[in-house]
Amino acid sequence: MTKNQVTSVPKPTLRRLPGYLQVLYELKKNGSIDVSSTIIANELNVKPIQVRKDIEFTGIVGRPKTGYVITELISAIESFLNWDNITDAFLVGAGHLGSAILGYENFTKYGVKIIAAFDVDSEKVGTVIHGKEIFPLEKMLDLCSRMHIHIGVITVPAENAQYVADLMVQGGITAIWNFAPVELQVPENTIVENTPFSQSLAVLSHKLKENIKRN
Amino acid sequence: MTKNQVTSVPKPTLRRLPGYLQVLYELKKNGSIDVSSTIIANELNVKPIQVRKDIEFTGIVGRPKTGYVITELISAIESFLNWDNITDAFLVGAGHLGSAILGYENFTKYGVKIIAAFDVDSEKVGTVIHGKEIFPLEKMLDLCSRMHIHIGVITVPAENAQYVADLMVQGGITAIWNFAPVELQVPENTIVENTPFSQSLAVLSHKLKENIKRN
DNA sequence: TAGATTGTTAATCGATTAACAATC
DNA sequence: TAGATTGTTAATCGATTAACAATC
Repeated sequence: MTKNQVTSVPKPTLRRLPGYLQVLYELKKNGSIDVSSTIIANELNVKPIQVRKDIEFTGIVGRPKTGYVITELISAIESFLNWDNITDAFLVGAGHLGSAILGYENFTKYGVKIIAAFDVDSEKVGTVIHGKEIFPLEKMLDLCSRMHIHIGVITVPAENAQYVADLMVQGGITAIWNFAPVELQVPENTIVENTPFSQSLAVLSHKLKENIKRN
Repeated sequence: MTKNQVTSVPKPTLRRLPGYLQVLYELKKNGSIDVSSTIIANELNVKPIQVRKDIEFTGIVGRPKTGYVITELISAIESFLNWDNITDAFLVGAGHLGSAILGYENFTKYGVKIIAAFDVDSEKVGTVIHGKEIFPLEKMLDLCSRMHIHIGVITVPAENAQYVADLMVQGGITAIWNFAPVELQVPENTIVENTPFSQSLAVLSHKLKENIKRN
């Protein structure tokens, strides 16, 4: 029981890793072979020691004097984030935001591919948005289990988000990317990652106020 | 010098406040007058003491036994977040994501209104997306200063983000909401709030992998 | 009054940063 | 070898949580 709870990665570390990747791709493109924590840190306005600590979690060890091998580090981070194999996902809610997300091909870089979308609006059902057909919501549950989908994206209005989440959980989805400004109630082993714009705008708007006051 | 650096709000607190608001609106709609920290906490799966600590920052004091007055708390949070007056914003990059954001009327709830968009693509310039005209990027700098715009939204590809940020800073913008997966270099007093989807997907994807391993 | 809930003060926890010996 | 950079161990910092007296 004591060593059961493996010390897991801090969330801040996970959030920083994509930034490191971005820098590493750039360096590789420019022909570099090795990289030091200082170089990465300067690029991203963080401290070198933090970069080293973060890298430690990926299992990569560097070498004194030369630092880390770029290609090695790239593979390690990609595999650590599970970005080296792509997981299929369903999206529910084909409104403005949902449509945009459907059209954002870049998610495959981040290990996720949205392969179908669902909506309750009969006007939208049957149409094709950015090459993806919109299905009626009733079909999701069945398709989820049949296709072994693990990731669900919620872009419906706040009032419907919990209902959709319940459906997803029923369908076997274990990771939900939620854009609705609601705290979803899900079983313990289900992962919910919230990206409500309200949170970002809260920070931005409050700080702007403080800034303006100061002048 | 000692008391100069006023202890500012923790970022996590700012991020939680919109959630409290959501709950408060709901309670008010249902006719409640007062609310205790426990009620809010249960709704959002957090601890009551955390809610009380967060509320303290808004300046509202509650009353033993009855708790907080809902309407009072709502106004206090809204004004604390500066959501009670709407700040105009410019958006640069009218691609998929940019278009979606232009169509998302809800931002006014969060104190921000995007009033114009810019793009380098001459195909897009002159078109109207969700009721907003797209202007050539060259015009932004001038319009920024003339209209006293303070908030800029960046939805251009990674490689152009820094260039756009520089332009915005030049134009007098002091708060940037950045969707590009790049660390922007800006003057010290400029606020940057990053919302790269890569960060969210890093957390989601890694945890999903861990979850699957566990079974 | 009795009981619920706040707000204060102190303890804990987790993440960041510092210092430095090990080493290529 | 000399110097740069890692990785380890310890110190600091900030945020969360606990305990409880004050109070409506």
